[in-house]
Amino acid sequence: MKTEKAPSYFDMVYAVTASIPFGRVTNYGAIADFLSLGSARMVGWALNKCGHLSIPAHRVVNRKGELSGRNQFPTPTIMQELLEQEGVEIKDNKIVDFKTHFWHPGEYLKLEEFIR
DNA sequence: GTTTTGACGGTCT
DNA sequence: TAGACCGCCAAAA
Repeated sequence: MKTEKAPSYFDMVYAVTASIPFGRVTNYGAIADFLSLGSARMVGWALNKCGHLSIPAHRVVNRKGELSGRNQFPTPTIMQELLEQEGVEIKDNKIVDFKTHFWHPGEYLKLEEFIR
């Protein structure tokens, strides 16, 4: 039996994404680097699989601040709508002042909390 | 078992 | 400054 088995990056991405504070956004590379996944694609791929879960995946965007995964949502506008409700202004499916709303994973979290 | 795709990022030209 | 290429790891066909 697996007792001390580290959770899959799949589970880590969920934890980090679900830990994004209200009104904040982050990018795939930040999560990938925080979890030491080595590739931002893993994050996007994981979120794609978890697209059916109730996690604030709309707060995760690509490095350019674009709502890349909006197409995976029930509606391509739900992502923008949710972000606007959180006080994040969206322009042409892109986040305005992305770096201003940018949130660094681990800023209030500890990687140890996930790798335990 | 091999090949292609995928909600990306960084570096090079 | 902008555009293009490669690299990362994993899953599905």
